[in-house]
Amino acid sequence: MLELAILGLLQEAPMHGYELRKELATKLGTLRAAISYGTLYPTLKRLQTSGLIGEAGTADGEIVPPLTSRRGRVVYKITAEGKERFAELLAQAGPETYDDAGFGVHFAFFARTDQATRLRILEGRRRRVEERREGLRDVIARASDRLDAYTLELQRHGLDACEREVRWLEELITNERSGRTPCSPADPATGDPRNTGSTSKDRP
Amino acid sequence: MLELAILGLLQEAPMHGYELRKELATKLGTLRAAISYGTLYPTLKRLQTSGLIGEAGTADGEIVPPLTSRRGRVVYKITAEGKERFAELLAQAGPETYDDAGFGVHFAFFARTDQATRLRILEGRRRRVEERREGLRDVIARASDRLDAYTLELQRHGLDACEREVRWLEELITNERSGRTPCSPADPATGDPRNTGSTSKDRP
DNA sequence: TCCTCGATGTATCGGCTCGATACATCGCAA
DNA sequence: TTGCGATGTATCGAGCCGATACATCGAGGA
Repeated sequence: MLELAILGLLQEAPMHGYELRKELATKLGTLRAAISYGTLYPTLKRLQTSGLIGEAGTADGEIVPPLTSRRGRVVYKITAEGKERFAELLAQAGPETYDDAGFGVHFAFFARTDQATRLRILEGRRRRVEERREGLRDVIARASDRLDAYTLELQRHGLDACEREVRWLEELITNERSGRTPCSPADPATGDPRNTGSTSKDRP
Repeated sequence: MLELAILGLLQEAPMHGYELRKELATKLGTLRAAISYGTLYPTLKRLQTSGLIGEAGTADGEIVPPLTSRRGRVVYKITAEGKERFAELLAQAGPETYDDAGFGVHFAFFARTDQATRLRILEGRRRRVEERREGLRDVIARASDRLDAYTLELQRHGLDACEREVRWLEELITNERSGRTPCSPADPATGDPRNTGSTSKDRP
């Protein structure tokens, strides 16, 4: 999942590790407080080894062995294979696409995919959250006399969050279906969000 | 975190692995879809090795070496040290106490701790969520022209969830302070939740 | 009687991720 | 010049997950 996020950011601009970490925080906001270095650097190394990213300044796909740790920071850029892999990951339909982390990352890069894929992912996520919701309803209905009040309150709060997310997803799906998509479906970032048909209330 | 959850459940009754998994699901509901076996069994082994749990039928604290894998299931029970450790973990105030998973588990076992601890944990969690909320507000206010509409929508949805959780926590804190605590603060489960002063709306 | 099948149940493996930690460099101010 | 905080790369141990293997048990049918 982190692979996808890194490839997505490097698709927008070359970056070094530290920068990547900060951009990741503003792009994914809610999903993870801040990405850990113990995750970031091994992932970068993995991506470089498999040829999906390279150091800025080298030809596409080339791997530069000892130059890596010259002095100071190392700037990475995405390679051609990296772009392919990114598109592939972004459009995939596995179960991990629909859990909290997976969906969040996919959603954050929705501007880089097409409407059909967006719809598929939104609907998959909705199904997932609905399942969770049903599970919680079952527990509340069937085990409420066996659980103490705090546990029950936790379930209710979870149920509330599920119901709210389903409503949010449904608004997004409706917008998507009616063509009110906020971004160009093409590859390059348009930088012109315009009206999004936002579903959140404005804050005072 | 899982340690705490397992000790908590075994405090209520002896159980074997599979059962533990199911009870965990109904107790933690929202927090984790279902606990993985790759997590559960190593954790059980770890707990047994450190003497916090033992196999049912053995004296408190004794460790039985080869009996483990006789045939069929292995029933575990908590030991005296395990109970101590549980109380310790439940009342602890580290940073991991306030993240999503940590807070959830602590909250699920609120009925087994005292009011002062509950209040401390609720307030710590509130602070944590408020920080996240401020971070999101910053991003939305300062980087909104740099982010595409989908990313922005993700931030708004996250912000909304934060604000809602803060309100929920504040209701719980108010209830707690005014002594409207739904459960007996004592050790044994009272099994009499009564009116909880619940903050969630009733469902139809 | 025997045989299969699904539910129950224990266990391990590889891989991702985290938190803590170490260390090196740079710019700036006392 | 010395020191110090921000920047930046990197590693380590351990927790947790998904997939997988395998063993047992009860029920139902040929």
